[in-house]
Amino acid sequence: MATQEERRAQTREALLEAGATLFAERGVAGASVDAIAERAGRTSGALYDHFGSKEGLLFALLAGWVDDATAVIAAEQATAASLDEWVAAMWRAVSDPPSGDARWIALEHELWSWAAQSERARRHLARRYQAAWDGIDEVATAWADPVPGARVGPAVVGVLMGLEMMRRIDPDAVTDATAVATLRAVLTAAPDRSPTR
Amino acid sequence: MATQEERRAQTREALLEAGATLFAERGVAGASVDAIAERAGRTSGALYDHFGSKEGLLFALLAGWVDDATAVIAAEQATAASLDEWVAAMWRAVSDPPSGDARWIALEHELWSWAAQSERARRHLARRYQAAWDGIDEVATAWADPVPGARVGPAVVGVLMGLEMMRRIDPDAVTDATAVATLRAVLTAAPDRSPTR
DNA sequence: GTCTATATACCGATAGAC
DNA sequence: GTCTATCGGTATATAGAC
Repeated sequence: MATQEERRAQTREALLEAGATLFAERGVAGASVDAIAERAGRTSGALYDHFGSKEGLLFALLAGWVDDATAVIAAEQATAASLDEWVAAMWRAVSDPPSGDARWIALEHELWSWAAQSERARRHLARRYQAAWDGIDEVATAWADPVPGARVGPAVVGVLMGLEMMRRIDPDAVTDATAVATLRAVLTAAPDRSPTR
Repeated sequence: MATQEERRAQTREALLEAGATLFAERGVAGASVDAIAERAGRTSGALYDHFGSKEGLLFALLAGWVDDATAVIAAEQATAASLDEWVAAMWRAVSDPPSGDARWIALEHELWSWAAQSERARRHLARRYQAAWDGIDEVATAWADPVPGARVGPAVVGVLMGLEMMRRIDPDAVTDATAVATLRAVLTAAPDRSPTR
């Protein structure tokens, strides 16, 4: 019987789920440990036992989401038939989140707020985004023809996030067409020459 | 004698200054009213008298910064001699803040975190950015030749913010040249046609 | 492993003296 | 206008029973 072990896994999952929801709804500072535990049908003691602290729960959540994001990028790469299709797929993945999980956007901004305050958080984010940057660079060399050694990954990710932010506060401000055109422009523009196509 | 009035103005200024610093350093949630008041050489009562609440102080800070940002854009418009120069000036204004005030970036992200949670905050942000969008649209029609009716303001602001975020977590990820090229591409790209120049 | 109970601290905000 | 004093509430985290 692995009943004990199963129970532990269920508790961990319930706490992660509750944490994701409440962090997104109220922010990391606004979501109390008690509230998270209660929503998971447990008490705060369980949370401290599994994650050590509220911050520990946050880190555990983020670790899961890195893998998700990189998986999405890899999947798009396999199915897209053209540059525009690939770009549109990435934009869709950001503008209305894919796996039915709209919470990560809120959590992402929590992280960025924190990054403005702490060097440790910045390093955490850099490590986190590195995989996405690299993945995009790799696909980009297949679709566009960038200058050798030029990195477009960071610019693409930055543009995706920035456009999503503008769209969130005003849905009409950034149309899908504008987003795709902008991303295409970024991928075909290079620092040292004019746009090619 | 306006001594009474002067004293009040000094207190208000000191509270704004302390609030800007502490909000940026610790976040809005992490900066206590007492800490802000103490840093300003006053007590919490003074803060409540001037701004009503912690949120009131935050709004007062933001109102000041809107004016600053729009003033910067207007100033660039007057002095820039080419599209590239204008774009470079905007990027400089964001990537290393102009008026010696590096704190507004942190505050901006606090706002965005909040916007992920609250409809009220989103409306606040939309109103806040409207002026910047319009200002950029106006200058853009002079330098580039956009499709009639197409708005580039939101995309430009979004790209500025997104690139700044990537640069902050990795200074080598987005070079100045990349940023300028990206912004130029955004301004010359349009949803319904290929880049012109 | 998970619970209740609790230690300890700090929060935002107010009342009322001055 | 600004102070001290304080209210009422909630926070994170721990101790110890089960």
